[in-house]
Amino acid sequence: MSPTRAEQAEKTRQAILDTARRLFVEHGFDATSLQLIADTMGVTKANVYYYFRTKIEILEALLDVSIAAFDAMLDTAETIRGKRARMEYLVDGFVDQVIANRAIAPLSHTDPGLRRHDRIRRTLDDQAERGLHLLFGDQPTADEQAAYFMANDLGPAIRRLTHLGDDELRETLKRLCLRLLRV
Amino acid sequence: MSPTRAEQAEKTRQAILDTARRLFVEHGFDATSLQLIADTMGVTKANVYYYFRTKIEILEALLDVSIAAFDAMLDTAETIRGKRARMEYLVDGFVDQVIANRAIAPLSHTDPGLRRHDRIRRTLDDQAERGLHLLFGDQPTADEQAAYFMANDLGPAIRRLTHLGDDELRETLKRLCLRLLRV
DNA sequence: GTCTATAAACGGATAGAC
DNA sequence: GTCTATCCGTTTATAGAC
Repeated sequence: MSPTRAEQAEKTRQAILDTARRLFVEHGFDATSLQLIADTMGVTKANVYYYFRTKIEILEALLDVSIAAFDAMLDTAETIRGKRARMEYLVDGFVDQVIANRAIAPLSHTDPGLRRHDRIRRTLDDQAERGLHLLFGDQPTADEQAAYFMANDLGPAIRRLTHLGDDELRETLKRLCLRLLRV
Repeated sequence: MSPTRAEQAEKTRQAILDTARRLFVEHGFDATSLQLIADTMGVTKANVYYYFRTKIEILEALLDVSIAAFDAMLDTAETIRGKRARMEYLVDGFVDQVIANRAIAPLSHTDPGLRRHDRIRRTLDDQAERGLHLLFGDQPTADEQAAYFMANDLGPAIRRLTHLGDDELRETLKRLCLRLLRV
């Protein structure tokens, strides 16, 4: 039987998100037009606009999941007292979340298109700042800052390791982060 | 006395490069229109086109310097036999070159706008590949690849350490790279 | 819910006057 | 060497029919 309108809506909405995510990662945010998204999934631009009022709204919907996951993780990390244990928890949680959102992970932070939108930029920056202080306290050294902000953006590594399965990638990234952060 | 035409030309050409570099770094390549470059430096778009036939040409002119420097460094590194000595030479040379081109460094690799242009993408990828093999041989492990490609894109660290002087930044980045690459 | 049609602005790029 | 004016394709976004 044919789907109800509500089912059809959910299906189309999800298709937009999936297509947009793939194209954002492949071409970058700025170079992905709504026309390209619509063409790729075989609908019209106007139909995309029925679900999202702007291009940014699509991006925000895509990022919301991983942003929420990261936030929850930071909340838990805050309750851990030992410095070493806290770092291990943060690295584990961070990398787990990256793997869980592997489809969108190659995009984050890196793309200049993201940083031009106040709400997104602020959210990402605030989260990063919070993680930095949880790891290294109120006055992190330059070395600590450098290490942290590199680890915070694993995109370059992920993009080059597409041939690895989730488990192998996870362990590789965890070792990478720990090596980087043990300053 | 007023400048000759040749002097004026050189001055304008340089102003275009300086302005474009600043804007590419700040807004990304895609989001920097020729109109914006022209407006920022107080000339018309047509005048910019008198010096560069396309937007890409401006970018290529900006990258040429650091690409050549990196290439020369790889040539020298190739003559070094000891594995450890070679890595130290590569890290030193790489970071020195990043500092020397600090104004453009926050842009590199990261920007999706760069990677859409075959010539630039191939050049950057070939160089990266060459450095990888010089460091880790023909069959680098996943850990080695991950570490290398992270170190190859120091943009995230540089963007956050603008308050450091050249010398302090250089030493911080060298420590960062060595920690990362000693897999 | 999806479409056609179109508006309004902006993009890269060129012609021709001064 | 720099400008004005313009072309043409593409972009985001909306109105209205089905």
